[in-house]
Amino acid sequence: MVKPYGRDFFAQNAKTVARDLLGATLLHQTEKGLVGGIIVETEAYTGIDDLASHGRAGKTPRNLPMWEAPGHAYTYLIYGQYWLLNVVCEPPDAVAAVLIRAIEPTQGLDIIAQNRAGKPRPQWTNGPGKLTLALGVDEAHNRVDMTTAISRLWLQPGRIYPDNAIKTGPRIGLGKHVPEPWFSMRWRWWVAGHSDVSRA
DNA sequence: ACGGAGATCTTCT
DNA sequence: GAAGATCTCCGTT
Repeated sequence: MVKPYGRDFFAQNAKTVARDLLGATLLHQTEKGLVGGIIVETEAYTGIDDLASHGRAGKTPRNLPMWEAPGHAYTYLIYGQYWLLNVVCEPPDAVAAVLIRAIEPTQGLDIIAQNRAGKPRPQWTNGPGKLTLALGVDEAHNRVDMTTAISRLWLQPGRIYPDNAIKTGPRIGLGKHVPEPWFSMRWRWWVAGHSDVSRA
């Protein structure tokens, strides 16, 4: 059943969206079939004041999707080889987004296994670059509206995780030169003890 | 299980 | 010209 989150859900504060996306279902209608899973790890990047965010220095050709309406996707290539998937949050021009870092595969397991050929199941989607490989998400999805299934890539309610099942910590992979307090802000959320999170 | 290095190339300074 | 919101492989423990 298709019931995407609407614009108002993503218009909330990025930290709220990051928390509430834990348990949400990420789905992609591919040519081979429907693939997706439950989100178990996210990170918030919050506005032009966040010196760890791509939006920090204003508009550039790459980060332009961050100025789209909430609910749009922002995908970009990192280290020359991996696509990462973000969702734009907060009211227009807030320049905030949530990075989807890990999911628990639930739909189209055969297709996912094919996309992750040779890898053991625990390593199918336990990282931001791995899950895009598993689901076939890439530059084609940059700037698409994730509030409608017409885009073939969308988010919808799935499971509910109570607060006592959630943990927070500093974001991963930030360069050492990212200044405080942003380097240490606990803007990463994950499901405690879940085997598909990238790091405990 | 853990740690280090290479891959690979776009983006912004 | 350097760094990057990462992953995989290969070494050692």
